[in-house]
Amino acid sequence: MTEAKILLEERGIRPTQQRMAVLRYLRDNRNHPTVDTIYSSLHDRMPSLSRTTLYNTLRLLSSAGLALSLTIEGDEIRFDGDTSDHGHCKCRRCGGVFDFPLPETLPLDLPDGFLGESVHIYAWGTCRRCASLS
Amino acid sequence: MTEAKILLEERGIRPTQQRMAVLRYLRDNRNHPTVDTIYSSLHDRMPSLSRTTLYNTLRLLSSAGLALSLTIEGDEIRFDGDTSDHGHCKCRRCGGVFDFPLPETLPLDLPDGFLGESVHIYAWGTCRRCASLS
DNA sequence: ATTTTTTTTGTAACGGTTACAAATTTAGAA
DNA sequence: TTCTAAATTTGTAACCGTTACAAAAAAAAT
Ligand SMILES: [Mn+2]
Ligand SMILES: [Mn+2]
Ligand SMILES: [Zn+2]
Ligand SMILES: [Zn+2]
Repeated sequence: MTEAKILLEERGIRPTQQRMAVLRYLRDNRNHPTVDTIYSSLHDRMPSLSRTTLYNTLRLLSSAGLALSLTIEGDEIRFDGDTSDHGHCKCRRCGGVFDFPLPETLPLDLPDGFLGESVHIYAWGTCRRCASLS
Repeated sequence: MTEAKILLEERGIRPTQQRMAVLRYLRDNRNHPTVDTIYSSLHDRMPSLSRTTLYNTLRLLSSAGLALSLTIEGDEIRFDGDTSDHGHCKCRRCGGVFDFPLPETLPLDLPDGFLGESVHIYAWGTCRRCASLS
């Protein structure tokens, strides 16, 4: 019994081949892939996979709390199989997205009366590799 | 001499009627409008304004540092005439976007060697008005 | 006035996402 | 197993926000 299958069944989601493949991909690849990256990677092993199913599955996983959809920039959505609390930074040169830990308590001065539920933190800059290639 | 005109000229951008109107709108309305919100608002006073000009102008203002483009969620880009350092929170119920101040120094533990340049912080939750209407 | 450059405009194209109905798969009953 | 109903997947077409493009208009230079 695979981990992906268990996670899906725990949430009452039928563990179809497509859903297991997408979830397994997200949990094995922490590269914050786009839809097309996932599609290209899975297409080898699952040639019949359609983009519609991929979109539907990613939305399903997101709403089930099994994945995050990150909108760092408006023109691309990236997905993350790591749903724990963490920040993201994107390299302006190579486009890579990386994780970084957040402090236990982030002192945010939200507007008076605003009930905060979640926070996303995105940083931009230059990653180590690109900085060393300057 | 209007404020918008001065700001544009200071940056070597020709202060056309369209550019001044868009910049004035952004500086007078701190409601983080979408493209269509701006378009609808300006269309009364400037019926000939085209969407293409609006898109071009918003990109011009953003790259000139006179406006911010916020991608809080993937399906809509919002603009902000306040380019100072501040965070944003969005109400899940009414969709409103609000400002909040950021601490002087935010202790972010970026990946080793990553050179951070800017940070965007987005919070989700329920605004005061919507919470009081529960 | 004439020419040149810049900007704006309207239309068409583009690309990512979604809607939809048919085909397939799956689960359960007989 | 075989049949039936429900759920899922698939491929195509539509949708919609954005961008490309060329003509028109406006502004600046000569
Ligand atoms: Mn991540
Ligand atoms: Mn703001
Ligand atoms: Zn890089
Ligand atoms: Zn609200």
